[in-house]
Amino acid sequence: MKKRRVRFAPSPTGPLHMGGVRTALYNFLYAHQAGGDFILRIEDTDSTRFVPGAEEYIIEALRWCGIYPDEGVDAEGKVVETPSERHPYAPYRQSQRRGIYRKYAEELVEKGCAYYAFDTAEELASLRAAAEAEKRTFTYNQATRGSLRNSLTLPADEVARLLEESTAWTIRFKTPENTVIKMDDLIRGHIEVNSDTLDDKVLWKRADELPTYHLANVVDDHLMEITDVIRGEEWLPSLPLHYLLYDAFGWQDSRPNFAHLSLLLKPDGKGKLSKRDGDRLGFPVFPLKWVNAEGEVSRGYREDGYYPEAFINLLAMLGWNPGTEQELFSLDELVQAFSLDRVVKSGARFNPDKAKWFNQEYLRMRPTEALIADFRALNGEKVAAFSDAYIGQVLEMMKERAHFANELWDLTAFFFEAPQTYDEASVAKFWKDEVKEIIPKVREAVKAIEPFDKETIETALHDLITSNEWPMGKVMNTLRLFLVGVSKGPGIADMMAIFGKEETLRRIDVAIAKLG
RNA sequence: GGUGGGUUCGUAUAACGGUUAGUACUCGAGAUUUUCAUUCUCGCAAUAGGAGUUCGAUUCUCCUACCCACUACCA
Repeated sequence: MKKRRVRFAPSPTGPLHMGGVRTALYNFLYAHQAGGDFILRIEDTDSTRFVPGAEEYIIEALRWCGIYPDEGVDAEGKVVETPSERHPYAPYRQSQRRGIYRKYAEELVEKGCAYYAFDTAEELASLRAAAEAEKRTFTYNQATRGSLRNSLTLPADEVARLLEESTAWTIRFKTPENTVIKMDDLIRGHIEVNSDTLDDKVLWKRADELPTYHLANVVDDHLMEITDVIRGEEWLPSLPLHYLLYDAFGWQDSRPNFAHLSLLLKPDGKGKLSKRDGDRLGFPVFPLKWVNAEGEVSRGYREDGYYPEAFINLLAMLGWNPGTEQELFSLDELVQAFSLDRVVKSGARFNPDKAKWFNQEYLRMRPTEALIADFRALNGEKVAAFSDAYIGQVLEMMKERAHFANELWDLTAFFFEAPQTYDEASVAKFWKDEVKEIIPKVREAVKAIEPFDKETIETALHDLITSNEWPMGKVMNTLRLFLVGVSKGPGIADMMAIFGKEETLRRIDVAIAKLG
């Protein structure tokens, strides 16, 4: 059986949106499940929409996610420009392939499947405006092409002259009339469309010597021997054209399978997920931070503290399910479990709460050594003086309280810095005369505890308080207040054991001195 | 407007003609705890509407409504 070759073909017109990452992920999973190749191709045929840095962003984002192309990008994340053993179909950037498309467009003209069109952009714009004024839509198609300026209507010598003199012409597809196009989609099943509802799309533009998406896409998929095309739902309306193009070239036997993914929808209201929703609702819509030409900053999942494993996991579950109740999958497990027939047809509304939950799960599963490294990277100097063993104990105890590693400092600061102030409400509640007399006695008892470990401290404290019939809640909470500065945190004995006897006594003394 | 796609708890989804319509997130209640968190238990909550096919429709067909995409010399 032929090796599966699946491609992701983004356009570098801006940062890759999380929906785009999901498309890339599904392509990657589908390719690898069958032992096939995942190919990255850059579709930069629109010279007017080029955005500096966008291509690098796409490559870096995919690498962060662990989605490495088997073909199309080398180990350094650069687009390959010349063919090699590993990159036989190079180059993979369409702007570098511009030389190959014209002959395919002209082949179609020769076959009578396409024609030269000389209408200027302004002429077409005014035609559209005029139609709109009458509440109609102007369409360049079988009904109108006969009255427009093209090689179908103009005399041959005029066509030859214009081809020579003008640089404004295009090659348009000559959509066949009244033909039912029967298509199959791996996700949506059988679809039929009548060709009369289509328009004569531009295939190639003389002005910049570049093909449009449709031609470049079909030609490159054919040349690169792509077996499966998995792309966003926005392409479904042009699937008939693509089928027609494969037919016109005589490539129907090697036409790839198509699968159209539903869109990611905004968490509330109507419509697809957009950058604005992220700003408005406080979550990233891009994998990585992005700063546009105007200096506008868009936050990224990476910079927000998501683990890439969590990010791809949550993306995978947005529109796909394994058919079991398992929710947590590594990339490798996803490769094993993925299947296009379990991809959901309807649009998936993004849920920021669930996204956080995924990261929390990965934080909990994170090996302590890795978590220590995360913590040190985030907090540098503040924790440099502490040992891995100490930080490890602290994080083991506190990590269940966090969704993100960057929340850990606020949760654990008191393990690294003694409290400077004491929560006023708690002081008022617990620091009563009765307790003021007891605490010094507790301090003396603490001083005598040996060994100073959690169990010993726990029983010693408990026995001391109950045998003296002191109020358990007030005494313990006062102790906590002295150690932490606020009325929350882990068990008293747990903390004391980690602090050590010396630091514990010191904090009690400082608090007594400060509060009087 | 036209063409195509879609529609199960608030959200993501399961149930590929027969279930008390399941699970997760969120939310609520309770238990545990010296506090907070965790954990555990319980709970709230859905088949868009209408016809039809069938002994039986979440599931198949049609209609309506609503949502989405496309309708560029953009991808």
